[in-house]
Amino acid sequence: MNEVEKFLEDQKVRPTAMRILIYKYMAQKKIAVALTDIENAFTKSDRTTLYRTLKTFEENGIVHQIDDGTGISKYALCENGCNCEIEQDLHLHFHCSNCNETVCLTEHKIPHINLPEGYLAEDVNLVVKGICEKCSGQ
Amino acid sequence: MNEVEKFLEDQKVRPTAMRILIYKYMAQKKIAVALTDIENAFTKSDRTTLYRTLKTFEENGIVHQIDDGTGISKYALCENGCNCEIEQDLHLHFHCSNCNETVCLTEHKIPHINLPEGYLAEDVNLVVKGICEKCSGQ
DNA sequence: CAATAAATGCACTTCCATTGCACTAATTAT
DNA sequence: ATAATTAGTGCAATGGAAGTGCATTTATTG
Ligand SMILES: [Mn+2]
Ligand SMILES: [Mn+2]
Ligand SMILES: [Zn+2]
Ligand SMILES: [Zn+2]
Repeated sequence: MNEVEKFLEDQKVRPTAMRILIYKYMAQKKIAVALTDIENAFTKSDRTTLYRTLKTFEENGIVHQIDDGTGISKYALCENGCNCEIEQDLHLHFHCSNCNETVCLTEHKIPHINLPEGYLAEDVNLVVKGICEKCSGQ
Repeated sequence: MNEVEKFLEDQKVRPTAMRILIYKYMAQKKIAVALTDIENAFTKSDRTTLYRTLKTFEENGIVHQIDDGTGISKYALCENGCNCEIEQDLHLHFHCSNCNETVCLTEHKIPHINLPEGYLAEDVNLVVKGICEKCSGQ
């Protein structure tokens, strides 16, 4: 049993052929992917399967869903040992308005946000839109 | 000519009956509203008109659109003399997972975000999800 | 008053997320 | 090993919200 399979099992996800492929696909990408991206990469499989795979991955802490403001959900693998649910471990996301790519800036944690009296924070989403390194470089 | 009419004209928006009503509706609300909210409040008017009114308002600095992560666009009146476009004037938004309401926290400006070399920020969206003052109070 | 421009209403489209249900593959119990 | 059960997959359909084309009405201007 290879490494990916073992990892999925550790996360309580059965390592089916499709799941292994999707995992590897995401691992090799440096940017966040949309369901449609995966769909285009695996035309043999059905959209529903891919959709539910992402949900399963998300529920088991393998990927996190990213709302980058485009209206299209993106997904990216979680960092090794990341705790996305915990406020202290949330990082910021960057969406490039030129190439339309979204990246995790995992090094850039979301600062603590002060709220007015009576407000309780459960989750924070911080998205910066602009020009990415690749696009500004030329 | 009353105050609302004058204000709309100042913003280069023709003060039609519908626009005045929508403006007053939003002014009296303390929370951000969705197109559907306005639709329900003005069943006599058509969704398209309301939709385009919001766009017109937005283009002329009367309202700002809010992406609170629910997938449904919300709108709120801009503060007097606010400059939503400018990064320094961006405030944070709070979405209550209990009552599902979204509010502008206009006092809480978005802190400056450091980005890696090569990244250029054009816009920042910061949304905190949790329990609002009203809902935590009981 | 006529000509022009702006605003409105209706119908329709698009896009993505999501679900129900049938079918197949894998796991567990007998 | 075979049957029973559970999990995964595929197809078809639905739903919600944003957005557009065009005809009609209303307001503005010459
Ligand atoms: Mn991320
Ligand atoms: Mn606001
Ligand atoms: Zn880019
Ligand atoms: Zn609330």
